[in-house]
Order: sequence, then C-alpha cells, then structure tokens
Amino acid sequence: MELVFKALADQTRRNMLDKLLQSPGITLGELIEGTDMRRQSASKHVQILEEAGLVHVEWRGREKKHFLNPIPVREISRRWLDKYNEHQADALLSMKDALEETPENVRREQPQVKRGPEVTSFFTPIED
Amino acid sequence: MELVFKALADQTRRNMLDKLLQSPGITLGELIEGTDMRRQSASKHVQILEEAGLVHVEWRGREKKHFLNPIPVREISRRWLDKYNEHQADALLSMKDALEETPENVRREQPQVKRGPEVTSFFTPIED
DNA sequence: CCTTAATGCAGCTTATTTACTGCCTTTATA
DNA sequence: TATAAAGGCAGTAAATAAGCTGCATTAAGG
Repeated sequence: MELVFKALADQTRRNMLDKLLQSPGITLGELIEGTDMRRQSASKHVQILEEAGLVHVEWRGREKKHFLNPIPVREISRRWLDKYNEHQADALLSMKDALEETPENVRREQPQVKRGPEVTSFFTPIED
Repeated sequence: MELVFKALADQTRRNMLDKLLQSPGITLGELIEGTDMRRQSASKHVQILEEAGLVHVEWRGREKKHFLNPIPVREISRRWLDKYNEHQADALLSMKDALEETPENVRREQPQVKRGPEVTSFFTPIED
C-alpha cells in the first residue's frame, strides 16, 4: 500500500490514471500528448504506477499499452469507507442494545459508543 | 484533492486514520500512545489531515477531539472505481449494440471498444 | 541490413517533506 | 492563584522526490 499512496500523491500521475480510464490501452507517446513533459519523465511516472499495481501493461511489439487497474483504489475504499460504515452500524446496534437492555434507564446517560461526525455536515470537497 | 493525496502519502498519517476509525474522539496524546513520536510531530500530521478534510476536530476545553471524515476517500472511490465500473458497463453495451446491429457480421472483427484488464488476474495486493 | 520510432536507465540539480528541539498559549485543578 | 497538562508555532538538518539531459536497447519497415 505504501507504493500505492506514494504513486497517487503526484498530480501528474493522477492525471495519467484519468487518461487511462478514458482511453484504455494507449501508449506512452499518447499519454504525454497535450503536456509539456519529456518522455523520460513520463516513463518514470509510469514505472511508479506499475510498481504500485495501479497500471497494467501489455506489450505489442515495440509498443507498450497501458491500462488502469482499479483494485488498489478498491482496497483504499475498503480500508476506510467500508469500515467506517460498519462502525456506524455497530454504533447504532450498541445504542439499540443499550436501550433494550435497560429500558428504565434509557435517559440516565448518553450512549457510550462515540459516533463519528455527520458525513455531510463539515466537509466541502476541493477540486484537484 | 491535492491536499488529500499528500496527506494519505505518509504511513504515520494513515495509521492515525486507522486509529481514529477505531477510536473516534481521541486526543493527540492518545493518538501518539504506543509510538515513539513527539507530540510536536504528531500535531503537524494532524494539521495536514485537517487541511485535507480527512479529520474533523471538536474542542472540549483544553482537549481537542479528533474524528475521521470519510468523504474525501469517497471522492477517490468515485473518481476511479465508480467511473471504471461505468466504463466497463459502457463497453459491454457497445459490444451488445454491435452484435445486434450487424448480426451476420458478428465474427468479422473484434469489438472496437477496448475493455480494461480482468480485475482479478494481474494484481496481488501488498500490505501497508 | 539500416534507419527510425518507442521506450528504458543513469546521473544531476532543485524543491519538498520529515522529525527533531525549544519556546509560547490556554485551560483545569490543587 | 500557582502549577501542571494539552496543544501550537518556529526553526533546522537529513532524507525524498521530480524534472531535466544524455545514452542504451529493442522492434518495424523500406
């Protein structure tokens, strides 16, 4: 995972992933079209993306075709998004259990399980 | 998004997010328990996570409570995972259309829409 | 074959990042 | 009110990363 996050930390590489999503199978030359980067630099970026498992390549003669691999991103999603939702569910269940176990003490104290913040209240997304 | 990916690029900060997922509302002191880091370093990390919108804080007197905000991770997932799946669906639809439009020419050539790689075939996840 | 196109590797310079020490501000509490 | 706890800010040295130039390697195509 270290390699994945390091790879995603650079905007040039993120743009490359976007381009590969839209145009699967393009070559290095097509990848740098519209940019002012040298092929050598782009090649290093591609290597970093490959080592992170974010890009899959297939050779056709002297041409190297590049594809986005979504699996590492899925792992990221699982690590925090899915787990966060599970915890939210657990918190609700604990609260429900507490209510059912001591129905006469319902209002005595707040539920022990600390819920996360409301997911829509305090974050304003920022563009890349 | 730049700030989000930079924030996620450091293992210390990713461990912090894991800890906040498991223990919402903990303070800086609790965050560095079990590590050999100074509070000053951890404080800088927290600041980076806050500026990225990955961590939400609430002040209680002199204590600062920290919470994981999952929204930026959801944006990452949308950017590549969801879009990737949409493209896959588009590719399948295009193939289906091609088959229906020229049923007698089905085997003449391969479908034009380039599909992405098999998502389970070439990637072996790496631990953090 | 021989030339050209597509790509990779090595080395260098500059900019960014990290963790540290030292000091300051704010808030409980004895 | 004095003191300790929780946290922030500034500055510095070492490690990391990004882009460049130059050269090497492999495969198409006449």
